[in-house]
Amino acid sequence: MATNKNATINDVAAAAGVSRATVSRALAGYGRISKQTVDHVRSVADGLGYRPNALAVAMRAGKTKTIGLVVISDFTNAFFDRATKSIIDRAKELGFRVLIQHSDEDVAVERVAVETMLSNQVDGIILVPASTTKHSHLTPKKLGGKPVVIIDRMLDIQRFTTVTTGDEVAAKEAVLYAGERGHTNLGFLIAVPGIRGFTSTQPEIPITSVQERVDGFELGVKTAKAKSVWVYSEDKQAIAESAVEKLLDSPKTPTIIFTSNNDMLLAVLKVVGERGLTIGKDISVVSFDDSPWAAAMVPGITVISRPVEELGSIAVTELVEAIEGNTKPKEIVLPASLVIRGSVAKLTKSK
Amino acid sequence: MATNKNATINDVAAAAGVSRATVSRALAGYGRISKQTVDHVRSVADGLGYRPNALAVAMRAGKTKTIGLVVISDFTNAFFDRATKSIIDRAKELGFRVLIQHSDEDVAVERVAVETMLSNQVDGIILVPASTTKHSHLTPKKLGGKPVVIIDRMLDIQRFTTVTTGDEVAAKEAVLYAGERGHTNLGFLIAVPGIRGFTSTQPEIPITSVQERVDGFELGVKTAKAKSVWVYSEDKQAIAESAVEKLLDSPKTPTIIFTSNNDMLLAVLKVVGERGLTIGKDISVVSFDDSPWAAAMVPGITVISRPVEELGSIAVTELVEAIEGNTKPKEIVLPASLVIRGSVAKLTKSK
DNA sequence: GAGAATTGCGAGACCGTTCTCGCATTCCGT
DNA sequence: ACGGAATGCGAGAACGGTCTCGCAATTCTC
Repeated sequence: MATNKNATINDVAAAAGVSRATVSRALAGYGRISKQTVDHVRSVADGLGYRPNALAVAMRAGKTKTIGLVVISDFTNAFFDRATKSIIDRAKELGFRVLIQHSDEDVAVERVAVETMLSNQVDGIILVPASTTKHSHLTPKKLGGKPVVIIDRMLDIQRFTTVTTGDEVAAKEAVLYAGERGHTNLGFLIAVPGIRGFTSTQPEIPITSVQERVDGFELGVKTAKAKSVWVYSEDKQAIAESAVEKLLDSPKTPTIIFTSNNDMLLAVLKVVGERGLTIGKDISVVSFDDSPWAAAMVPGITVISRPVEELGSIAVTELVEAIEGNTKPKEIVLPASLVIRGSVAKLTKSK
Repeated sequence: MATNKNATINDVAAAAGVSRATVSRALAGYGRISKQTVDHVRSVADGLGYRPNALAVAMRAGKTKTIGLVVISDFTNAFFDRATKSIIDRAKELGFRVLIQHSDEDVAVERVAVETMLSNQVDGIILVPASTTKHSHLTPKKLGGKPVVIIDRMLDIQRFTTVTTGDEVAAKEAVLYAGERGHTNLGFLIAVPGIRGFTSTQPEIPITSVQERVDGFELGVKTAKAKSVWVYSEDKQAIAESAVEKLLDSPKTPTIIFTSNNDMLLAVLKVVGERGLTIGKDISVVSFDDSPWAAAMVPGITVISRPVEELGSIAVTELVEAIEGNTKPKEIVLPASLVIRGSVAKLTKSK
């Protein structure tokens, strides 16, 4: 059983009794060529099951019709799985393939991921940067002029088009909503990449999107003149759970907990459930990022929903535009919105 | 601002004052070459930021170090996101990249996805087939001798290595466990791709893994001598919810509902919650496939957990083995296991 | 019916690598 | 000091396409 190779253009040319150039013309439909030849070559090619070698085409053309996606974290994250899917789908619509790598929130990994993509000659890169400040691997020279679109967060330079969501406004809105429902003791559980354990003093936040959420929450607290307790946690289930314990055991127990992402929400769900508290009654919760689970639970979790699919789709569109013509960097901010379900109790009197 | 291209081997050769062959030798470290030349070329290459064009390398070598992954459905599915991640990670370990396409459970889409991968010269393909019987695009000829590993389900031919999980055994085990806890009226909610709406008479099931689950459930019912109600549903949230309603409203109301996947579980959660029933008390539930959410809820959902990461990892390992040496097809079956949490009530007397 | 215009197709360069082959040059032994 | 072996490196082919150029044959024009 020999490993039969696929037919090449030479095989087709030989079988059809014409030159390679003629096969190319016939199949691509350009240049001067007679209709009969086209038909003949087409049928021969079909017979041989000929498909052009995309590598050879790409090499000749100097473009691969492939975009690289470097994403932190994995698909188990409710945000990135949706973003990834929308990016792949939109890319497909525009005739592009997608090469995916994870950086695991590590700049060093991100760096080699980007280099791998470049050596694979991707036409452009969509990147969720692991760090706001460390981007020495993203100089125009290293990128060989290939365009990059940054999503979800921002860098401290404005060389690239960025697509983010307006988390600050939405975070504030969520806090105000809680205020309207009578909550005055607010708890916040913020996941901060890079830290170990958890702390109640605000650590350095390496990611603009998280910073925005914190800012928005703080703004809301100030506007509503509420009291607040904060815990900043490592992004690990067990640690987040301890962080929730701490939040619940703090002197002025919050009646509501805001979380900065779904993983934190999970920790809240677990601890709160184990303590026999009922969401939306004994304790309230609002989380960033929607998910099918948050919607299916009863009561449904009130979330700050970001237009993730739109974000991914726009990122691809912008990137392809940059690939095909020269465009200048823009900053696109998509609105996030509060999806009200049943996880925020209406408090009648003061507690 | 000119679009500066990346340095090629010719640039390095020119800058170093040697031939391309020497650069290649110096960088790859083979053949006869003096140590000084190696050092010199290396430093010149570094200075220019030279990275070999992976396309050219692949073309020359006849292999791309890339594997194609064709997966049905999207990442929002709790199984496929985990599988995808483990596949990417294992591939990276073995020095392979991954190209991803979705088939959306559609054979026609799967066909073009496979063709795209082949024209991109992937070294092998991991495939979740949309259909058990329709695989005319997977003949050795069309594949050009490239190896394929089938995961999650099986085909009706044994030409490929398959990696699946022992769902039948685990499904039966789950039913027996429910029997031990006193459940005698069992409800089953099975997602069947390709059907419209829902039905209580068993439709044709196009996927072996789902068939296995049904078989296992049935075996359990028979062994436990329990009564059972079945609903087969389209894989859509709204429809699944109606299916759950029907299940709950059937004459002999089940005390427990088994679902064939996470999406169905979501529908159960929603409807049951809206009716004010408490999981693990008023109604019990067991679902296929574990997820962080199922674990974090209180009570935790008892699930039939499949070793998804292992499955993905093994699939890659097998594929790479097939790529590098010739191996013959095997059938690998990984055990699924019941993870007992709190969603199955212990019934004391008969109801 | 002769020159011009048009048509159809093949030859060959090129994209960026790797790798075989062969040619100088140096090294060694006697 | 001379022949053979070893060493270092360059020339050039090959991978599978695309595309420009030019040549021959056909058609057009008056």
